Amino acid sequence: MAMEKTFNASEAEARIYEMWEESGAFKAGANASREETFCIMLPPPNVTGSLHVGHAFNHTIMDMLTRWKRMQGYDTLWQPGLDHAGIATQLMVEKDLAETQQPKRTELGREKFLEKVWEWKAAKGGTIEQQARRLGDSMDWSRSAFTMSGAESAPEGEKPGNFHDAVLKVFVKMYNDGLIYRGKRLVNWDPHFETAISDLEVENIEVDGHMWHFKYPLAGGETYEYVEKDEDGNVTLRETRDYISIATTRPETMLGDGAVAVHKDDERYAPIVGKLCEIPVGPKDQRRLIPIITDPYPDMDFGSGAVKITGAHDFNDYEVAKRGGIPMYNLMDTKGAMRADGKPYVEEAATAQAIANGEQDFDEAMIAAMNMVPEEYRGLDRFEARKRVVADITAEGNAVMTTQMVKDDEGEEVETTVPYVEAKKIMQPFGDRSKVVIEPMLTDQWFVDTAQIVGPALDAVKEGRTKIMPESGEKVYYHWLENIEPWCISRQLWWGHQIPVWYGPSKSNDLLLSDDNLSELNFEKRKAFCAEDKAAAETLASEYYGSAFAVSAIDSDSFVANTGQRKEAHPIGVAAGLTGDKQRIVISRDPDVLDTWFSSGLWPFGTLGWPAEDEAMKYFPGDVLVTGQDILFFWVARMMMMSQAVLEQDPFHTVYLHQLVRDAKGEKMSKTKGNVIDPLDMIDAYGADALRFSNAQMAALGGVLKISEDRIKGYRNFGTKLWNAFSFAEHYEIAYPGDAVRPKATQTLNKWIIGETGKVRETVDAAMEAYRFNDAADALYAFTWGKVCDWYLEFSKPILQGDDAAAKAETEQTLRWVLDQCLILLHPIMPFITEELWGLAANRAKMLVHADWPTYTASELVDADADREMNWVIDLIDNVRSARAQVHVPAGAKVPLLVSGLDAKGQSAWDNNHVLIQRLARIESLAHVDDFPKGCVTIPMSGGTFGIPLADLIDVAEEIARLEKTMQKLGKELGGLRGRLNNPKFVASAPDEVVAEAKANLALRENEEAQLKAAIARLEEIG
RNA sequence: GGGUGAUUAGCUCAGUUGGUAGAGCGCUUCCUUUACACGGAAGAUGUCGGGAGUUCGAGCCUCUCAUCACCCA
Repeated sequence: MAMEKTFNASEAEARIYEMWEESGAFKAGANASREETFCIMLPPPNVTGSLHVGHAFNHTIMDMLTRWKRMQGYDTLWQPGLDHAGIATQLMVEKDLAETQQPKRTELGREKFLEKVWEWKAAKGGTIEQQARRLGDSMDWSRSAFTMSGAESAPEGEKPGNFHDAVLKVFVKMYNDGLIYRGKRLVNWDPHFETAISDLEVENIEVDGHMWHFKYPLAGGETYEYVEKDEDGNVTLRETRDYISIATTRPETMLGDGAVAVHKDDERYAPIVGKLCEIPVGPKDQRRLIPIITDPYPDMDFGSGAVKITGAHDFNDYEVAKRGGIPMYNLMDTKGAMRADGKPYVEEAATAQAIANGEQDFDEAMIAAMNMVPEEYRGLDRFEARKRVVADITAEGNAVMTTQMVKDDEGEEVETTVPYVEAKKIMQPFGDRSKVVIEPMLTDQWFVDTAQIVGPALDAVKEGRTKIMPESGEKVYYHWLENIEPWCISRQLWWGHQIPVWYGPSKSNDLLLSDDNLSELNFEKRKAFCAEDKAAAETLASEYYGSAFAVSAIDSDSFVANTGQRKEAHPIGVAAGLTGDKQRIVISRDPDVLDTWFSSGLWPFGTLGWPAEDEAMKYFPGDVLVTGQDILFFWVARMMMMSQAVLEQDPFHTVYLHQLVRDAKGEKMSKTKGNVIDPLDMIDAYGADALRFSNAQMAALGGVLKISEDRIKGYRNFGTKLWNAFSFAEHYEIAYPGDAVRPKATQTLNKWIIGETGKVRETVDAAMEAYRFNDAADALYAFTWGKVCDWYLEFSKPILQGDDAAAKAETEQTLRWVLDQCLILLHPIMPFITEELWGLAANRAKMLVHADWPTYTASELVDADADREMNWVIDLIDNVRSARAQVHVPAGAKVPLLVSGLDAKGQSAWDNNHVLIQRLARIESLAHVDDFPKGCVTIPMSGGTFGIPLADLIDVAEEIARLEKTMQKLGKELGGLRGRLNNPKFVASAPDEVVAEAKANLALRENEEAQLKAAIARLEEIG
């Protein structure tokens, strides 16, 4: 059957992929011939995800590595899987419910909603795994993992798995080891999803904002001399003030102020430090007074230098408030509206005043319960409240005023006073999923005490156990880990791993309870029981309360309350006994789920069956992690911390980081810009191999990744070139004896290409080992196209068409072998077309995907004489062609060639290869002459000078110009060489081989120069 | 404001311990020659962002300035 004209990618790729998958070619351990394992964990895409160029890029890298190692006989696993992606998935399903007019999440309730999520996952999740197959990914699909597998909510029929076990086991272990705790801290709160989110899920975006300036009047109408000075100490302003001026971008938070802070060195405010001032908002009769304190935080040169401290709604203020013991009043509910719960404002304000005056003790819980929002603002959205607060303060005359020129009714410019409001760019935090403004909120959350587990993860990199590539990633890694914050791991969502903690009442002493000392139970203060399941939690609780009571653990569904406070776990309590006559203590489960990244942090071993004993654990620790540098902190650092915390091992020895994939102009791809390149479109148009080759080629370490359709197209052409090399073989009816064997070559030509193959194999392996995939791709491109196709195939033609049967047989065998090597070496990058071409031969021992990767070396295969000779031949052909073109010899015309002073080596090179030279340079004959005739094109070569007599054809002036141009180039080079060699310091200080090389080079160039000079002289005689 | 990286041919980018610059695409000219026009042959284009320093020698090392990008505040 004759080969098609080109490779039909769309037809062949599907067929070949199916062949691989059905034969189990990608299964863990397939083709293994040695003990060593090689394992890559796929960064699990979101279950909601679809394949984009970033995936296409890093999948190419991972697949190249995996296929390469598999061909080398390693026990290989590329582990696939999906991430349940808490927020993203919950959002997607909620949207879906809305679009299909189904009840909302909150109407469904937790259990029903989770059923919907699983249904959605079964129907629509994981399309990315199908798309990945189109790229040719050689993952072991039979092992595909899911970060929620084995969860209580998973329905029947869901693929089995035990990732949930791993998550719970790790949580309980870390809890018991004191690495996880619950506490009230300021966290990033997403008012849309009504959940805490991590620092990393917040995007800070610069937006247009305003800076308002307000007067906080001093208590009791007190006054002070306010003095401003310039840099030289000259007084620029002096006035008597009865207020302190405060600048803020968030006036609505004034209601929760606990203090005003100034810098201790700020002389302007020194007279009033320690006094009280009034928050100028809220009912006039209950204005709260707050202290003026000093703190290092305020910047004297920014705004007025005085800062209001709202500990519950700003991260900087939070630190100040903690330092100063300032109460932090939470003003907002979970939706970001002003709180509407609690006691009337009059009462709350009175309590707050007592606290500010130091007349009343307070604790965290008490402050949390207080609602400092006056009735007129309660229930308002935070942005509406802002407008109202600004309007109210301004109306009352407490806005700082400034002058401005405006046009009056007659169009005259007049000066008028207006409130001082600066229009200003401010950095505002947005939720990366919800796109709403994030509110710092003081809530109870679970945290991993990262400071305790960060050490081994830092050491892994510092001590070189884990290498980050490119190296610049290491600095970034250190910087982040050395300044790591506690990791908030609880999320107020439903889709995720529910926190395995149950709460019950605490006891006021250590004694076990008996049924008559129930009063020892404190329902206000909760006792947490952390266990892997309900039964274990009950056991823990029984041990705590004593055998006089039965304990029953329940799930708690939504935790109502619009208090602005984190929803409380309830109910807890004592119920009439159902079993015998014992009373029951009810403990209920924490409703929150874990941050998605908590479970993905366990990916390196959770996918391998852990905590069960599983043979697959032999693949842990894995080898290389390939991922975008944007998730270095999100995920990579956490895997490293968690692997150490749980298994005391590093999860991998190398981290390969790459940048975001951009469009050809280097811009981020976005739907709004319309510059999104869909990798599947590229595959449809040019085939997966072309896309993969393009990916490999742009994979320079640390490089910017710009994907360009032209480039992909170019590599499609490369595939066609390779294809045509095989149709060349078919055309010459070269037999294909199954796996080609390397011949013991006698022909210079064959020796040469075999040596070149040895060189490229070494280059490719070295590049792959160094993760320099672009070098591997470039080397293979240059070899296949530039050496094999451009020269070897052309050179082989005369032999293949000739009469020397032995030479012909040897060349055929060499050609087959060389082409096979191209297929093997290119296979990790271009798996489809190479497998297809491999299949042209019957009687293959194995599919190409399992073919043996070669180990021959350049030193084994390179024949120095053959190498020199063929390069001389190529050089001569190049020179003749170039000369011909420049003096306009018709391309088809055959010309005679003259040579003068040819040495023995040159003669032998000519004799061995004249057929090739004559064919490729279109030479009719060679004649030895002592002197070139007039009107002759000169070609200087090492070992002799060649000439083409063109008496009538030649344009003397043009030929002189050509030679002089060559002379110029040569002159530049000679100048450099002579300059260096004449410099005694160079000869003295440069390494010997560099000097020797320069000398040899100089001799060569001088020889050329002499030939050229002679040629020009001859021409000038005619001219 | 802090950090990281970039600045090399018209475009997109390589350039591994410092030894005198490369690829692909594009462009110009020629060629439909029995593997391939998704091809072949030939060719042009670079004070390697500016400046200074170290060195016999700098695209590469050091300092500085400029512009851009990304990450973190």
